Amino acid sequence: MEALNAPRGTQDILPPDSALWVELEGIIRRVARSFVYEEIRTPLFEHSELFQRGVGSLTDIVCKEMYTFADQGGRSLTLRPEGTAAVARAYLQHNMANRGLPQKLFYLGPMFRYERPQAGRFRQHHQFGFEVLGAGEALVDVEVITVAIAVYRTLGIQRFTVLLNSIGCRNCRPNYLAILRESMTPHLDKLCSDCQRRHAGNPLRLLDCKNPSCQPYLDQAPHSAGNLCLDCRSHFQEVQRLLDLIALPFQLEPRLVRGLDYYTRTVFEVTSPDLGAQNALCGGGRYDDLVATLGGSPTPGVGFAGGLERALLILVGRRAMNSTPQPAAARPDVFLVHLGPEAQEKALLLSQELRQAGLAVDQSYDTRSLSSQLKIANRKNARYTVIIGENELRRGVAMVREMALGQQTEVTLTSLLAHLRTKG
RNA sequence: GUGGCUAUAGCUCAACUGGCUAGAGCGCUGGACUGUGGAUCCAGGUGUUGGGGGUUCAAGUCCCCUUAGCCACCCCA
Repeated sequence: MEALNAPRGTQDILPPDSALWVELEGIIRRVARSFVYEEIRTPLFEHSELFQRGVGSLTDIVCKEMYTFADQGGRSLTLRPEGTAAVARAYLQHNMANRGLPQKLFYLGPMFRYERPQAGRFRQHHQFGFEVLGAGEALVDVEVITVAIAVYRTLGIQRFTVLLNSIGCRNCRPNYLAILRESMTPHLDKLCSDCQRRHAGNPLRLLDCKNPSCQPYLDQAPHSAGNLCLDCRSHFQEVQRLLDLIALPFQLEPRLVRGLDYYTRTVFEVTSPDLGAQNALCGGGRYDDLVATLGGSPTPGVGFAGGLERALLILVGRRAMNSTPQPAAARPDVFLVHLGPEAQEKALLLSQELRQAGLAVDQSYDTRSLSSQLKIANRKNARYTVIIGENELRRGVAMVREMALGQQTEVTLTSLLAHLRTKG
């Protein structure tokens, strides 16, 4: 029988690393609270159609990276590759607009994409995301970007760049796409095969091409931000003005288009030079047509999602450099050592009582020698070891050993809790 | 989906151009210490050398296939 490993592109998060994840998740929740976003949890799988309609059936994510399967009832389901479509779906399904607008929501959890694993890229990875539904103001775009930055600043990540662009709306984009397509038509035979395909189907993605031989032509391509309608232009200008107002540096990136079809107007990414080839810490933008695409009434939306693994990659790298210690493993306040069957029973009763009082209590489970039980207490880094032997039991006392000092005192069982408490 | 590099004990790594029973440190378990941890000493490894096939008198070492990891393309978080 061959041993089974975790599937390709997935990973086990073991202690003590799991403590780091809890810490990171805590920071995200704290930022959410400070900006007053509420948590939403949606299923890990959805009807495949949600992503086809929401994310776009021509996108790489949908057409070649989804984990899609038929369930026993013949439904086509897909492990969620991203979070925004499901949030929009839930917003619509539960008429969340009735709670008042805008709805400010955040989520945290695993996403699934069938991709070749690489530095900072996995088949199951974890994202946190913030979404605002029902508000179209530029102020909200700026708040969402600020939330992302707040998370990274709280984590102590200093080196990052905010990339910003606007890709227009349903009114002005068709016009821009026509201009873009036309500008590239003379060079079509010199562009790569991907670009030729994009030229026909999804010209916006032309700007995303990294093929060196295409760059000379794409560099001359007209910019979306230069071909916006009046409303989109003033929205984009307002976003930039407000970012300047709060002194948040950003870089205009005319070639930033993002790989999901639901975006309109503002798109942004935060990248880090400390990441490697997959350098996006988070990405997002406005999606004013998404809810309508899913069958709801027109509802503006804006949000972003960031990768937990990538944030962690920078965090652990930085901590290694500063030789910051790993978060301490779960540490018992009290470790109970017992000698003999009666002492074992007393230890069981005592552990209940001490835990009831809020102490972290661990104990030995077998009847090994005092020496080896103390070794366990030591390895677990217990603050106090409470030793109950038959002698102590007869006299109604226990030995309380303060491990760091190697000192122990005799305490009556009735005053044990009070004694441990005064020691803090 | 494409390419490059890699795979030896739980971890980090040895093993001359193919050659004896594949070793070391750390960790882990037990003991010395039958009621006192950390230090010290001693003992403890059936590792399918990732898996499969091939070449050879002989393969951890060479060849092929495969799986996985890392890195890059692509795309993104």
